[in-house]
Amino acid sequence: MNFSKRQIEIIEASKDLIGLKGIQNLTIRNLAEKMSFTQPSLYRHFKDKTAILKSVLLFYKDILSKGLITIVNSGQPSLVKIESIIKFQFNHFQENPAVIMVIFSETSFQYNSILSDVVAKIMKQKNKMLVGIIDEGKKKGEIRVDISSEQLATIIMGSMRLTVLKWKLTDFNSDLTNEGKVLWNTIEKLIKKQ
Amino acid sequence: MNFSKRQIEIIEASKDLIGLKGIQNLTIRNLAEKMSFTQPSLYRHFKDKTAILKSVLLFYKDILSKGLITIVNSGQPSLVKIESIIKFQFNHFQENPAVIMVIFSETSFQYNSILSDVVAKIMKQKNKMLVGIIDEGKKKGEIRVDISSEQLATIIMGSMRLTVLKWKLTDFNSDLTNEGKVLWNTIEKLIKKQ
DNA sequence: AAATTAGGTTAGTGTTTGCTAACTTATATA
DNA sequence: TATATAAGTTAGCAAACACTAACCTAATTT
Repeated sequence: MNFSKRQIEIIEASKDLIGLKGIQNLTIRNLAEKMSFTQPSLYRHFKDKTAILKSVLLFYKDILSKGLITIVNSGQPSLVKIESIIKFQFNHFQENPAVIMVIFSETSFQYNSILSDVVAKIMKQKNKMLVGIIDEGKKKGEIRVDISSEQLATIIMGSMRLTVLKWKLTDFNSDLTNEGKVLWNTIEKLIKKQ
Repeated sequence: MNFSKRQIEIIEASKDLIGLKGIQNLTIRNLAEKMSFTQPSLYRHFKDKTAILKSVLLFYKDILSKGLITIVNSGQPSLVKIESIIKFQFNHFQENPAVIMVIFSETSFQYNSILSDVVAKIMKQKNKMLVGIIDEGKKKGEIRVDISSEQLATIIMGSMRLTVLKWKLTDFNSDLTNEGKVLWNTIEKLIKKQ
């Protein structure tokens, strides 16, 4: 997870290629072209193509994780934490649409066990974090207790993902930040203790 | 949308290939091999590879649509309709896991405008149907009216999709039918009018 | 000063990709 | 009965794929 400057350049170029035309646009040829050097040079920095893709996933997972951990440790009420998570993620996507192509690529990695393992890990980690926040919120009396935390996490993550997917399917034309606000209004009404 | 027997065989073989190793496993070579004839034969039945993929999408969309339309026109209470939709879809996926690989492939079609159009259409159609049911449920006093139907549809579809995705990421090992029951319990609590 | 290393290059490998031309043959139609 | 037509075949195309060997050169280390 310690990348050289060159490796980070390659990771960012990879992200841009994926963001432009999806995962199948990430080829050694395209990548070398984008980096303005020849294909064999890439193999000075990464073992093979799978290593590049894995690094792309881990790199952007790490950026998101850092933001999320800050929120988790913020000491705010649980409902505020969840609101912050939605806003933080949607802002991040709005500013950097290519990243969501990487995120959604997870559904296409079944053929490569190295990558699908990474993806499954990322999702589990996020889920665990969210369940933790919800549990906390239940204890503090902020969140309804008649539905399991796992199910509430599924509702929240699922609706977030679908909102982002819809935004992607409209070619990123709608205002995702605003969609996030609307979604938060909905989620708050659904999960807060009356 | 009128497919010959041979075309349907090819569509089903395509589904199996995608179900086995994802969309990138659908190659002309693999398909011809699976069909036990030579590659050029495929071009007697479909113009090109895109036409095959498009047909796969439309074919399974059609099967799902027919089931859903029956539910929509059933005259049952709206909440029962939504419950039936979840059960019907999850049952269908449980019995035919390969189909969900096709469904989730939608996120990988950005590079091909023909296919991404098909996918966007399918999603819009499902969304419209669900919003219709929710509107109806509101009028009949079954469903809470303090949240827009669009938002409720996002919650329902999003959590369904994520539940299926999680099932896929555990290599189809959990009991999706049961997950569907649990999810319905959650959704009912969340959306029904008190 | 000599040797190693990092990071480029050119040239090329074998494989896979989607697809086509040209030929054959059995069946259905005129 | 003659003739289309549908649906298969063999052979092969150009392009793209990931990747490697061998070489060069500038900077760093010994």
